[in-house]
Amino acid sequence: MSKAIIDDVAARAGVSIKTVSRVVNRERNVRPQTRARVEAAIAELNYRPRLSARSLAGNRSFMLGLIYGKPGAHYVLDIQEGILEICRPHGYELVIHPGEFRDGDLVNEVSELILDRRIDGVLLSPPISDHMEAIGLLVEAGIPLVRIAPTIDKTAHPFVETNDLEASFELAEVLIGLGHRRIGFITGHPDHRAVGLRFEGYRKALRAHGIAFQGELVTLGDNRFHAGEEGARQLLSLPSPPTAIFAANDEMAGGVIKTALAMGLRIPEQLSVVGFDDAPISRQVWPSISTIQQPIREMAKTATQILLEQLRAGEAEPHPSMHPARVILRESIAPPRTQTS
Amino acid sequence: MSKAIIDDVAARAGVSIKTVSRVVNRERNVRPQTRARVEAAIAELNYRPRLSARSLAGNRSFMLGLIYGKPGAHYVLDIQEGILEICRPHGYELVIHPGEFRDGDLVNEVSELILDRRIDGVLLSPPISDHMEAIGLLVEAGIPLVRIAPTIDKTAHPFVETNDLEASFELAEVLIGLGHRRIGFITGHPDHRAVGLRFEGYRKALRAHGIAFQGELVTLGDNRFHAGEEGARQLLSLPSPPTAIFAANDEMAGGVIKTALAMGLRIPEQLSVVGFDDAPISRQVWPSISTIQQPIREMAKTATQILLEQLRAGEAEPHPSMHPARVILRESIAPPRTQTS
DNA sequence: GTGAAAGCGCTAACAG
DNA sequence: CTGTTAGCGCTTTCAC
Repeated sequence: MSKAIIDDVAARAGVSIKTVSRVVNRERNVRPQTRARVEAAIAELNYRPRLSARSLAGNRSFMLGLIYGKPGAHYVLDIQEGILEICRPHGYELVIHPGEFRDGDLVNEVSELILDRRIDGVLLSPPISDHMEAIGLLVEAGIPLVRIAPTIDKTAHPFVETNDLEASFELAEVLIGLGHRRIGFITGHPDHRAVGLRFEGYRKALRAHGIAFQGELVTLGDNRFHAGEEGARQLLSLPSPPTAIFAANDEMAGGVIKTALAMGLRIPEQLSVVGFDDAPISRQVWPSISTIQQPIREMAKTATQILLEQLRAGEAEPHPSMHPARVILRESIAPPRTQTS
Repeated sequence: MSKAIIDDVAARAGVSIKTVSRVVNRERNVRPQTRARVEAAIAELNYRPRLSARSLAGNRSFMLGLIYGKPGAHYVLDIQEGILEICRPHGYELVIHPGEFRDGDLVNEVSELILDRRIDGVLLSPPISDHMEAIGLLVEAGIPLVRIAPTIDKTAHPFVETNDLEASFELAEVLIGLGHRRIGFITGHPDHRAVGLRFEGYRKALRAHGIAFQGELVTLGDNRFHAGEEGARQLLSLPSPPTAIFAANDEMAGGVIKTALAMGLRIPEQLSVVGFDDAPISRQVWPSISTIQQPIREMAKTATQILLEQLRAGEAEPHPSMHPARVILRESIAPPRTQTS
């Protein structure tokens, strides 16, 4: 068990502790020879700088914070692991903060994170990435942040994004291309703005193909499975039900599938279904769901890289970064039945 | 923005910093009156002790570590949030470490966690809770730990557990009670020992009801959806296929359902399916899966409480704690068809 | 019960 | 390029 401290290393290498510090912190202005000696000493003693000491003296914590909403377990975990993959090798730890969008506590939690933990930087995942109050707090405190997939106010802060709108336009076009004209839509949670863009993509596709938008074909969802079930029940009970349903995420698309099957419909023969996210559920239901794959993990990695760079440079440029999503076609779609019910 | 430090508080309250420290740390031997004065000063100044300073001086980090394997996103997230719910109010942060069971790096990561971060205590979730090498390392370093749902060596360390074996015995009995005699089983990942107990429960139930165990009705799984698909394909292709399939977790049960439906079978009329975990997927497929609900989040909470208590007391008693699981019946089961295929 | 002094192990100025 | 001197803000002795 190594109890070596910086003085031990300095003594062993025959230099001052400051030089050791320089080597550890990868500062320049150290003769290669000296650096090598110090590094050898570090290795021999299995020295590791005590984080708390570094934090106290250097006034930084080597910790990053992730504040996330609740957009589904796999989404959060993907982001989390994407971040870790990048920040660990750079000596940064991650502390995680679940936060409810509408919860007043979020603001408290954020200030706690800043005040107590002296977090060096923060990553905001949807829908918190649109929580301007929390962002304001961070900015005020001078804490660097990167927003993951924000939809509003995309000017002042660095962020990473994907093309929700274009991708859902494309997916809607696939349905139209198959011959569907009555296409239902189940919207996402209103707080989760990125999901709102998917609705835009759907409308834009209708417009582009001269199909009139019909309000009765839209139901309000909240990103959860249950909303898909409800929405499907509602849409499929219409006098003239849709031949296809586009749910704003896979979770809800799964709900649509379950309800449709329970109602005795055959998919895709009698109803086509598409979702969004390429969530596990899209592969696990039968029939599997056509969807859109978002590079969530990659976005998280890029966001972390941007954040670390900012910490290094002290800069805070907007620095946007785009990770395109792509359509994935599976079993849940087919041309609409000609005529008959 | 509060920049108050302990000296400010001491001055404001007219006491020495040591007394402030005593109040902050809830030590006894402070006159109630003095305590009140100090607390008032703390509130007025919105003082929050700087963690890094506390860590450096007190030689503890106020951070807990979670080392987890990969037993599915919802499982991990449940554990994570259970831990946070308890440790946050006590001023502890959580740092998370994904770790592969078979990965040699796990040991390195653990020592890093100990050496660099001076983690105060560690929670081990399955299957890492059975990783005796990692545990040995922690013990050697004198880091308190609590194991979540371990299956081996349950003597030396505190742990929380559930009754996997009894619960699956019960679930298997439900199938037998319905009249099933040929019941297939898809086993879990061999590293994930807790899941192994579910197989034991199944065998025990067969034995208890005088049904001969048949090796051909068992396939080896790995807890993942795909293994359920494969296993079902194999079992349902037998000359005399099972009338029911028990998968060691819901993920695999979902795979069974998908495959069975794709093969044109009707569930539960032609095949009953049960799983384990009460994972979201068990509610989201059609028909929904009968399963066993484990109090995962509760286990995590109890584990954290035990850990915090240990940190306070400096004790490390085995201190086991049992959270019973319970059977949940849903649409996926029915009596076997009499006679005909 | 309370306080004074002495660090915890490191980084941040400044010298050289 | 390298070393010296001060702290960072708290907890710990050990007095009183």
